[in-house]
Amino acid sequence: MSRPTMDTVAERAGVSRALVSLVMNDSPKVSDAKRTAVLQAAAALGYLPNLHARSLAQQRTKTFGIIINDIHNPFFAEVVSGIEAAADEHGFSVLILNGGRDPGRERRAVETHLQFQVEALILVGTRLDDDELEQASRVAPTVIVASGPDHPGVDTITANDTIGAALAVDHLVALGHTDIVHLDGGDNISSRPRAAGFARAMRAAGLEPRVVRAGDGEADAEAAVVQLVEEEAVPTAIFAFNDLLAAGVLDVLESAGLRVPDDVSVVGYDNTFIAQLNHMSLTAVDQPRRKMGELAVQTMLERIEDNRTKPTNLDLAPTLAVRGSTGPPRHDGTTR
Amino acid sequence: MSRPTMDTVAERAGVSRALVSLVMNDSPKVSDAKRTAVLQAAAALGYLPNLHARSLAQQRTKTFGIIINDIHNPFFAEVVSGIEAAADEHGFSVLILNGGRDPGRERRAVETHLQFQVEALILVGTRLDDDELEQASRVAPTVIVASGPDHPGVDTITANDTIGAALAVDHLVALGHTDIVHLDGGDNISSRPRAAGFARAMRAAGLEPRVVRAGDGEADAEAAVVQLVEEEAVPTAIFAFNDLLAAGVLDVLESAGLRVPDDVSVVGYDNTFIAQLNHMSLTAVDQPRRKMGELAVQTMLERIEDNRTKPTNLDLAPTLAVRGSTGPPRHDGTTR
DNA sequence: GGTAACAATTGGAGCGCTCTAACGCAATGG
DNA sequence: CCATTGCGTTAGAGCGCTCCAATTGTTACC
Repeated sequence: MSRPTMDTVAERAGVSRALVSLVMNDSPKVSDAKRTAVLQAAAALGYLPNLHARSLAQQRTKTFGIIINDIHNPFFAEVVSGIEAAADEHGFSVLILNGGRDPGRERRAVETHLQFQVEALILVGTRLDDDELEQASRVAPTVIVASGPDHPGVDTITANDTIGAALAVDHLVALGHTDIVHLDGGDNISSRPRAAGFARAMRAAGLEPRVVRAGDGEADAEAAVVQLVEEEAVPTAIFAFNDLLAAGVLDVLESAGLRVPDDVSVVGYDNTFIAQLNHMSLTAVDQPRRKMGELAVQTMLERIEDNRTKPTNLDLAPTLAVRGSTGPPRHDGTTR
Repeated sequence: MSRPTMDTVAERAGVSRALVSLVMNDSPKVSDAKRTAVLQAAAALGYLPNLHARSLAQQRTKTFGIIINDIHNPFFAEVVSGIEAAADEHGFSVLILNGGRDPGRERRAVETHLQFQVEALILVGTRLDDDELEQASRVAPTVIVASGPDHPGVDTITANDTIGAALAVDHLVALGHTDIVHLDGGDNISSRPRAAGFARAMRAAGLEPRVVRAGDGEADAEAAVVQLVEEEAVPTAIFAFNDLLAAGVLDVLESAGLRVPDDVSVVGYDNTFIAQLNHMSLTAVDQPRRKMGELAVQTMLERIEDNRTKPTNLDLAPTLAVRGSTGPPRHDGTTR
C-alpha cells in the first residue's frame, strides 16, 4: 500500500495521466467536468504529487537553497523571514540547511543543495573561501547575504560595515571616549571589513584603533575580555562584532565587577531582539535584515529569469540604535 | 551547457552508466582500475549526482523533514542540532522548513515535505490539531518534539511539564511566595500541559493557581503584564511559559518601575542562552533539548528500519536552573 | 456536405538514476 | 578439453512526472 501516483488518480477519475497532470498544474484548457472529477479522485486518494518526478521531468525545481551560517544567531532568522516571504511571492520554495559555523559542514551543505538541483544558493553568512564560492557559483547562481570582501561572479547583499563601524565610533567619540577597543568576529566572513571600518573611523577621529580577536558567539567574549582585564588594558568603550558577542561582553564585565556604561560602554552589531531587551538595553548598529533577505531573492530571480550575468553588489546603509549600554566615560579616564 | 549526467561520466571514462552508478554508491564489486577512471572523469566534469533521479529510482530519500515552529526561538536551534547530529550519523539528510508560528504555513510545510517524499516528519513544536497530525502520520511517520497532549499514532518526545512546573512552583514556594501567576503560552502546543502542571503543583502546595493568557514570544508579555499592573493584581512571582516570554516580562516590569526579584520574582522555561546571560540571569526550567532531538531521530529510525508500529511517547525529566531573577518576596506581601 | 478552425484529450518519449538479470571472461577442477 | 564457478560488467526496464505531437470531438463557415 504505497502512495497513489498520477496513474492511480487517472484510473479512478476515468481519464488519462496527461489530463491529471494538466489539472495539477491548473491548465486552463481542461473542461470543468473532468477537472472536478480529477480533483475529487485526488482528494479521495490523498494524492500528493511527487516533487522528485516533477523536477526530473520539468528540468527545474523552483527552489532556492539557503545555508545559514549559525542557526543560533537571531540575526539570521529575520533574514530568512525576508527570503521566505519574497520567495513565496514568486512561487519558489526554500530549503534551509545549517552551516553550523563550520566550513566542512557548509561545504557539504552546498553540495547537498546542488544535488537537489536548487536554482540558486543563498548563503546567509558563510565560512567558505573564494575558490569554493566561485566553484559553487558556476553550478548555480550564488548570493551572499553578509558583508565581506567582494567575490568574483558572486552576488552580495551587504549593509555597509564602514558606515556601521563609523556610526558606532562616532557615537562613542561624541560621548567623549578616546580609548575604544574593537572585539572582532574571528573567522566570520564580516570580521575583516568591520574591523577595517572601525580602524578607519578611529583614525578619522584622530584615535589609535585597538582590535582584539574574539569571535561571533557569546562564548567568544570570555577569553578576549578576561585578557583585557588581566593586562589592565580595559578601555572605556568596547565595540563588539555582533550582539551575541556583546552580550557575552556584558556578562564577563559584570563578573569582573565592572559596570556598564559607568565603567565601560558597550556597542553591539545587528540590533537583534537581544539588544532590544530592556534588561540588555544594548546600543547597537542595525542592519536592514529583512530587506536584505528580500533583495537576495530578487537578485537571484534576475539571474534565473532575466539571465543577468554581471555580478550585483548591493550595499545598504545601517543605522544606529542608541540605548543604555553607552554613556560618557568617567572623568578620571580610568575604568575604575 | 547543462550539468553532466551519469552518461556523460560513463562516456568519458569509457564504461557503462551502470558501472558509474556502482562507483557512486561505492559498491565493492568494481575493479580498482575502472573505479579510479570513473572518479577521475567525475571530478574532471564536476559531476554531482541528481538526487531527484536517485530518489525516484531508489524509491527512498534517506531524508527527514523538520518543521520548526518558530525559527526565532533559540530553544529550537539546539533541538535541531541534536537532530542533525543523529541523522548524520545514520546517513540521513535533514530538510528544514519554517512553520512561522502559523498553522497555515505549517500545513503547507508538511505538504511540501511529503511531496519531497521525506521518510519521516519531525515537528519541533507544532500548531497543528489532532486531525492534521494523524493525517500526516498516515503518509509518513511523525514525531513531535515538545510537550502536549498525546496524539493517536503520533510519536512524541517531551520533557515532563508537570515536573517542570512543579520544580518552578516548589522553588518559589520554598522562597516564601504564595501569590504566583502563570503566564501561559497561548496557542503553543505545550501551553495546556504546562498550565495544568502549574495548577497541580499550586494545589499540592495548598495555593490557588492564577493563570493569565499570554503567548510564546517576547512581544506577548506586554498585554498580559500591563493588564496585571493596571488591575493592581501584580503577584509576587511570575512563572512564564518560556524564556522569550520571561524576557518580555522582565522588560515590561522594568518599564513599570518594578524590580526583579525584589518586587517580583520571574521564572522562565527552556533555559536558553537568553536565560543564561548574566544580564538576564533568569531562573528557568531546563529541558534536555539536544537529547530530545537525538531521541526524535532514533524514534523515527525505529519506525523506518525496524518498522515499529506502536507509538512511542518518551518523557524526559527537566531540571531547574536557579539564578538571580528569583528571591524571597517582600515581607509586607505587597509588590511595592 | 465538406472542410476549416478550434477545443479537449491522449499516447508516448524522455528526464537521470537504480537494479535485476544476463553476459563475457578468466580461473578452476574433473 | 569442456563444464563450472565467480567476478566484473552491461543492457534495459522502470521510478512518477511533463510536454509535444497527434487524435478525437465539436462547431462554424462557405
